[in-house]
Amino acid sequence: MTDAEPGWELYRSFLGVLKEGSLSGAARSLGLTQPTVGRHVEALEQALGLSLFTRSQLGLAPTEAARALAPYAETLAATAAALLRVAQSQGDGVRGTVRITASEVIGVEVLPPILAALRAEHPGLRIELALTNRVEDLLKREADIAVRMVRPSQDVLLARRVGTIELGLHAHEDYLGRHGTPRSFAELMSGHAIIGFDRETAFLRGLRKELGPLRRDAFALRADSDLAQLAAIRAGYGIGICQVGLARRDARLVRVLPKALSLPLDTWVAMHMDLRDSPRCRVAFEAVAEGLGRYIEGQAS
Amino acid sequence: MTDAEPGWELYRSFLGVLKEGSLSGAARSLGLTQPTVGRHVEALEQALGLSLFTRSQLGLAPTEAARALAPYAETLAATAAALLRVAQSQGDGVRGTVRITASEVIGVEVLPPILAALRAEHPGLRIELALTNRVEDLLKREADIAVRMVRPSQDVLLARRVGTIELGLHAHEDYLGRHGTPRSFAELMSGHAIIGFDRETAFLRGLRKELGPLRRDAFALRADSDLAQLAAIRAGYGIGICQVGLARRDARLVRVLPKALSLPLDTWVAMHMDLRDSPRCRVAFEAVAEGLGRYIEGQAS
DNA sequence: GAGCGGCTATACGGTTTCGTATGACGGATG
DNA sequence: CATCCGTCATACGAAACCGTATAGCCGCTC
Repeated sequence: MTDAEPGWELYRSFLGVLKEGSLSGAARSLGLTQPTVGRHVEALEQALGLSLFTRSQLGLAPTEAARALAPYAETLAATAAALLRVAQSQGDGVRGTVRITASEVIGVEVLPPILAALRAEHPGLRIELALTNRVEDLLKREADIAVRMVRPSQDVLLARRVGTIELGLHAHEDYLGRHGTPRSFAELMSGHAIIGFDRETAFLRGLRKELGPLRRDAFALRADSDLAQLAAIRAGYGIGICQVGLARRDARLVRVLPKALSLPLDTWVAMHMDLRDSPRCRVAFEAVAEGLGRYIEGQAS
Repeated sequence: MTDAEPGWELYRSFLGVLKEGSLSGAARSLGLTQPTVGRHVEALEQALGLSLFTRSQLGLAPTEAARALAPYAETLAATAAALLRVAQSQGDGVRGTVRITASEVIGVEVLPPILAALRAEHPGLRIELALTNRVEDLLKREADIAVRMVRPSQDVLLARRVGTIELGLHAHEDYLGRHGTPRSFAELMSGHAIIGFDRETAFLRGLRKELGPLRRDAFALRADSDLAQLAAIRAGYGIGICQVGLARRDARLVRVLPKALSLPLDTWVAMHMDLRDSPRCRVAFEAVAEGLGRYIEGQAS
């Protein structure tokens, strides 16, 4: 076990290997070469006195120790990226990059016009969209601004409630024309093509009671992607769950059994307190919050 | 503005210069040489497209941009240090380094026997004590365990209330023998040597009402160090504020005007949730919490 | 089973980076 | 005013680092 602190560069290679699963892959993504990355990992292992990967011809598998260190290395990467964003935004005016995280549906269906207007007003602004249902950690600086469906509990976060997004069952009128409109939950469950999820996520587990009999084996189309589910509804595949506000935009999409299934989701926009005085983040926060507010108002009408 | 992401190594040098105020000083603390650190700073400035320091013969002064980037660089350093602690603790049993932050008084007067017993039970354990009144950020991994006088509000923190530490006015019996024991606040304020703070900290501002007329210009000895104040009380310099439990240990220390001034401070031990499953942190957390609990019980008797 | 594409490991030459040595400059001290 | 100690800047040789090239191994495919 060498006492010398390993160079911080080594963590980049470590993280690359962790993500890619091979020295060669990491080298490609890092813009290095395979021998270099191999040397880095070797040096890191020696500096830490640990075995980080089990070598094999088809790649490197992380050891338990490597998995324990992974979150810290990820924090390093996220912090370095955040530092770069701050550096780019130095200077007068609203400029630099803002990294926004949101769900796929919000990011694809709702945010684009909001961000387009924002960008038009501030040409110096660049947006990074991280679309994932995984809650990226604002504390870890994985994003500057987050759109969330749960109330942010960290009090170092600046959070604003923008309203309630309602989820409901919808179908295309073509589908309903062919198969009829179910008038009860029982009708829905028998003889209708239900669009639902594939794997059960933590979010869905929380809604298990509300969803009732809408379990995995009842679905005629299973897709984890909310976007795919939405597209299936629009294509007339069957009946599925989507945001009421989105369905309203297409007159041919009809809400089904509104009283039987209604999932109101409180929606929040959050930002780290430290970014309060950052022009780029303040402006983006306001734009996103206001834009989402308008979207939600439109849904209610 | 070069687009290439700067090497993470550069941030170490950047941080070193920021802390030391000069290339030479940073080089000394980093185990490098002055030209190397200079090159690093230069490279970082070019990569970021920013001017980070204003050069002069007596050192480098950080620019506004550098100050904006500083907290991120500090997070990088704290995370790298935390990663090393985790790496060292890999393997079976309770081993590795635990970094504990506490106030100076707690760290000097209360923690040592607790930590000694802990260490005796777990020889593989090493302790890092960060004694500061500044609340080191557990979220930023600046420490593994924190002893605090305020309720931790972050819900990613595992916090346990260990009781209430009481602060009161105390003096050495020698002093009281010479100057008499004040029987009222008015007597205390006129003709007594009061030991107090020098600069007003955020903590003290919060206590302004409780402290009443105990303002800066009323003090016959001003010291920001709580340890120095305690030492002055013990030396018979005058009357000052210290923990009741500490004064109890020395029979010659007498509490003064207990009804006029009593500051009960809720005391907490906190740890990041992620460290819950870390043997070294679990053990240290329990030991510190239990040890502080015993100390507080003794104070109450 | 031969061939192909993926991976790791190793050897070698070039480039980058580092450290040493030195010069120049400014403030504090006598 | 001269001296000394601190700082940064620059030049040069050495050491460390990286990339290229190659060998070896495995799994998949035709």
